[in-house]
Amino acid sequence: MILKQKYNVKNMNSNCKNCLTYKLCIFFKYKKFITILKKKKLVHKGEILFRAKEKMISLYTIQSGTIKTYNFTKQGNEQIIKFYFKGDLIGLDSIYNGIYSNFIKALETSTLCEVSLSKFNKIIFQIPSLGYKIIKLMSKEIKINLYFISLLSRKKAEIKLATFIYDLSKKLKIRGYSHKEFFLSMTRSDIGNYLGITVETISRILSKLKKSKILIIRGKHIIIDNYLKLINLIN
Amino acid sequence: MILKQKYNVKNMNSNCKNCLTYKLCIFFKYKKFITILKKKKLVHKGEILFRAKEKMISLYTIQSGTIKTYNFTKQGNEQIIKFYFKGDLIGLDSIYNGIYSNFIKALETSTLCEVSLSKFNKIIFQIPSLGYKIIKLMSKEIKINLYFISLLSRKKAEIKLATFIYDLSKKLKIRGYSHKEFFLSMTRSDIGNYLGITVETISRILSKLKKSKILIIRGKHIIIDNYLKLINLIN
DNA sequence: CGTGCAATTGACGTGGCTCAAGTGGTGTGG
DNA sequence: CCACACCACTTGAGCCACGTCAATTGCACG
Repeated sequence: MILKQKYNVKNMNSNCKNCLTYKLCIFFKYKKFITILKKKKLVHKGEILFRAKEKMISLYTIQSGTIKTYNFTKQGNEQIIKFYFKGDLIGLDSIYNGIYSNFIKALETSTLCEVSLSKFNKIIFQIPSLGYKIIKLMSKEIKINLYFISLLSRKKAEIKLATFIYDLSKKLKIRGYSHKEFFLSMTRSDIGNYLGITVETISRILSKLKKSKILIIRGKHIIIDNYLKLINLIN
Repeated sequence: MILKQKYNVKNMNSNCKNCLTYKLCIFFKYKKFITILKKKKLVHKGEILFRAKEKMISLYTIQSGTIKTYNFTKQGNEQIIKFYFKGDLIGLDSIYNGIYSNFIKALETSTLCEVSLSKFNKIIFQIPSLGYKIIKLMSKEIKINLYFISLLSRKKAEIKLATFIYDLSKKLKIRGYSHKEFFLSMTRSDIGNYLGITVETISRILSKLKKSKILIIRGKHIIIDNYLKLINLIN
């Protein structure tokens, strides 16, 4: 995501004090917990971290980069489940049975913090306030998912795509990036797959948003030129 | 849901031993917790329990009946978020901020168990194993929501509706009802709204499934006549 | 600088939406 | 208990947004 960053592997250690993402990290306040965080993991673009049905060893928080999860339909078509960005926790949907539900792949070079599931499961019993924090986090996750469900059942492709861009913009802002200018880390095909729209339609709608001066688009580089118009479109 | 039941208000008390739904109840094992369960609440068809943006006082588990949550789009159209059945916990998406995200309405006469949110928040700190159980429950909820998201972004209306019916059938089975024969507690309009399909299309697809002898339909009474064909259709 | 995938654009077909008319089922009041 | 009203549901006709197929262009990476 965003203006290409340099990934300095040497700086990667388990010392959360040096972590650029600590503000987004749910675990940061819990010193006891921090000790169970493993060294950061570097994954390259296109690398598959895990496959569906594999045993889940760890939860991961994203320190930088973008990750997607996906699965395959019975016809063998890829079906994207969700995109994850800096600060997001991957694996919440697998805690209950300890098995990855989906394939997990890096969309760009990314760094992750590893949280051993078995240790996580133990520490929940030792630090109730952390458990409560996780419950709140998951509650918010559920709300966001329900909101997304209601987006998908709205009909117009244009609204879905505009909302996707708007939501992405909000996410980036929270993460300290510009919300008006950013790089898409996923392909248009990925976006379409995620939203249930074909690539061609995605492309056509983007051209339309360009023509109507809502967006300035150059490949994966997006500038939201008219934020108000974008918001009005969604509503 | 299912063959019309008689609701005996006299039998409603907080003694979980008499509860017909105890097998589905996450709290049942926790005696300390059971003491904070309030008396059961009876809600009538069409009754609105809570409105979006209201302060959340309690979580609710459904002892019988069906509940829907919904909200309004900026154009003032109702947008259904989710249906809840016997055993489901309502309000998971609101724990994090204590505010109802959506409107909550009974689709038929239903009985609920009330779980005070403030007491819930306290007891989580006292019983870590309950906290963990909630985490697992929420994890599964997240997985189910993600699965539903991937359903909605698949394109064919027929597949969406068939999957809806199949999922409902599975749910009913888990809850001890027949999975081959049941009553829909929601209108076709509700189903369409939920799946992002118009009523007319829902109606047409149902007629088609009837003609192809997969379903036997008489109003809200559904019989799955050919389970295999239904499953094949979905895949 | 070439290879291969990503993205765009056009032409065309169709699934599902819209509009409209009619049927059925249920609850209410006379 | 019937008559009426009201809403849920069904079915048909026509249209349009979006999918499909195909041809090009653009862009990143070795």
